[in-house]
Amino acid sequence: MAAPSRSRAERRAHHHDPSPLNSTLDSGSEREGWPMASANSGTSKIRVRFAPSPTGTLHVGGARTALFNWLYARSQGGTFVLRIEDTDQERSSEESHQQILRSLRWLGLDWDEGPEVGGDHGPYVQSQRRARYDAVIAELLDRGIAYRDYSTAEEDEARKLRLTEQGRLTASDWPYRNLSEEQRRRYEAEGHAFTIRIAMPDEGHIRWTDLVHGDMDFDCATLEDWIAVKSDGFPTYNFACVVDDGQMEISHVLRGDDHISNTPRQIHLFRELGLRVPKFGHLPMILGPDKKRLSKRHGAASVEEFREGLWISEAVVNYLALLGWSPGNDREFFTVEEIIKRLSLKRLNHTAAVFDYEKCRYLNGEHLKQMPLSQRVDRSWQVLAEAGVVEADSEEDRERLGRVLTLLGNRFRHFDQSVHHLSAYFADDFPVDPEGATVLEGAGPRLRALAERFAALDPFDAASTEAALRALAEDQGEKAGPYIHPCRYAVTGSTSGPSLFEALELIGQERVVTRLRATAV
RNA sequence: GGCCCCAUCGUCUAGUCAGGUCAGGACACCACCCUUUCAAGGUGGGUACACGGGUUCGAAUCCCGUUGGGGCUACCA
Repeated sequence: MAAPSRSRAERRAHHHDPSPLNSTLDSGSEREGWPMASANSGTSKIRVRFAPSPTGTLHVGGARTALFNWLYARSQGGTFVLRIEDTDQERSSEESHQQILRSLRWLGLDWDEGPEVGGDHGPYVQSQRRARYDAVIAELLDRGIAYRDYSTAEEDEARKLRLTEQGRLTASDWPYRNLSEEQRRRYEAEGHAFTIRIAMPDEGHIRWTDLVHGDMDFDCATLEDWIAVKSDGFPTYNFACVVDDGQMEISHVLRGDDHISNTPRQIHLFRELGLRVPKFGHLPMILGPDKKRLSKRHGAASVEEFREGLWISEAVVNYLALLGWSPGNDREFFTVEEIIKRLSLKRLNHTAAVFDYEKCRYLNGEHLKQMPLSQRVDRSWQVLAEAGVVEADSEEDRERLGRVLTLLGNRFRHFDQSVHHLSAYFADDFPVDPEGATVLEGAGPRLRALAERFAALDPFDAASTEAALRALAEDQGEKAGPYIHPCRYAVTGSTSGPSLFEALELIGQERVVTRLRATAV
């Protein structure tokens, strides 16, 4: 009989109760947020890990998981471990491995132990830890906790069918659990392929207090025997993960919601292995606009795309943090240091969240505003150079770029706007908005006259150009508008932008006059 | 099918644990002001407690149920 499941609120109310399963890790200081190592009798250190599988790019969801583990380690003076889970020989690739490291570094998430930095618990790539898994599985086999399963594909199929039809499996569905030595030898002799399964208890419950969800309770009768070693000899995720978390002395496992149902299986193994069971915290998923789990088809779903898309990594980190955690007040702009300082376990969200590019972009603009001008100049100059808009760097150009950026102000919110917003100030080949051409209708004579007045100016600056333009309009008995708008379009290629006269000064007399004459033809 | 997670504006959320501003902020949107354009800024606006019961003087908040969304149920992780 299943124990009555407690309501959500009731579980939350018991959020601080020590769980009998992992009482060694209870700190008693969660009321303040993240458990403090110092309150933990001084013996257990905070060790967290991020364990991606190198089967693709670092996904936004993975990045968020990595971020929270990193933030937790940094806020507690703990250790952040990076472990590569490449037990899927088919899908894992070295390229993906490298790309994940690059993405993490770009986000600023440095690891204390892991690939390329080493550590006392290595190696940190699972394919290099085979000997450890083999040793552990040998022991489990020996103790009868694990067993060789010689099921054929047909038997697996049939069992799957029974599971769907009956809702659950019973001991009789695991015919290889208690094979006699003689039978085992026969299968062996006949060279049957086998997997190794972990036998789960037929009854009882596995419970833990989740750092995010509160008390969790799984009825063992609903837990099938699971595969720990595939027929190719490689461990499965659930198995390698437990062995490694144990050997690497991981104290807290913060991962996605999708791992909740793996947790009871893993806890069972931790206990059978006599390992300290880490604390678990399951973060909600990140969704696309259609409320489905975020993926490539939703557009920029990988960190690489943000890096290549010239986003400010701190803004992405800021946004990702807000997607899994709330400061509890109205603040939304945070530097990484501020998040480390404020992050609280109690304020982790438990609801899946839709990734909103608009808001992320807004935050990018906010972070860009905070960036020192010299840095903004560096980055946008680099973008312009890579786009071939500018070539040789000069003090004068950099100084001018700084003035342009300042003039642009809030109009410039993202470095991907560099070519669009800055080209007209530095090159004669700049983007022109074809739809804006209507402002040119009948403006030829005005532009021609304007060009002549501007050509005669000395000095040529915001004040003199404005005076000249307004004088010309008045001479012709016209308003300034019909001069201003065509002029802006002719000189910058756009009908929008900063104050025209400031822009004219920065673009320079020669270019302005040339462009006016060329357009007036 | 079984097990599990989740549920406040379009989106992210505060408020839920200790019932009592008929719900606050942000992004997005609309209007107005400002204005040489576009932004920015200022002002104002609309939009939410999934549904049904119950407990209570009082429910977004507690309880039960329903519905909806998601996850796992892989020799993926």
